[in-house]
Amino acid sequence: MRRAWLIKSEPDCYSFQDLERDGSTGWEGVRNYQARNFMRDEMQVGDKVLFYHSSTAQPAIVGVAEVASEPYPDPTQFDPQSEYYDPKATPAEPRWQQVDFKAVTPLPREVTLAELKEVEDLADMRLLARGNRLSVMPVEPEHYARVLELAKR
DNA sequence: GCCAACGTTGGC
DNA sequence: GCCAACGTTGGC
Repeated sequence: MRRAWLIKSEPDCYSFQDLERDGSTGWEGVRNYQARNFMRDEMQVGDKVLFYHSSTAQPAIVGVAEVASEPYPDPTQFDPQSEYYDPKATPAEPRWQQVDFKAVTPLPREVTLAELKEVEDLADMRLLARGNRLSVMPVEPEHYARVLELAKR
């Protein structure tokens, strides 16, 4: 299996339930170069994506999504009314790229951050790395499989 | 609300 | 190109 991904979202802002309701959505507003590069350079349509709820009482992986588009310029960078407006970006030279994600399935059971930290097989999962703040990151295939396994119980 | 960790900015 | 200051993320 190909490399998978993990994306973070604050459920108050945009939850996995919101993604299920919408079917798919453009992942706009990413303003970190590393995260952008993953979307722009490495994601492929069909890649599986773990959907993580952050900044909540029980941070947890809650669902599976999928990359649903090629990368394209994030429209909010050109919009002066948007909180994500970037005055240095122009349509001729866009700075920020995004992809669409579509909902695949909620996990049978949420897997909390606390629980992930207890699993030896996941010790070097990027999500758990010290001080990690990336909102878009790769997930090793074996880690992806292990998370789905945990979600069954 | 606190604060550690990290990314970005800008002066030099 | 260095690095201090600042802003942001995100768990707790």
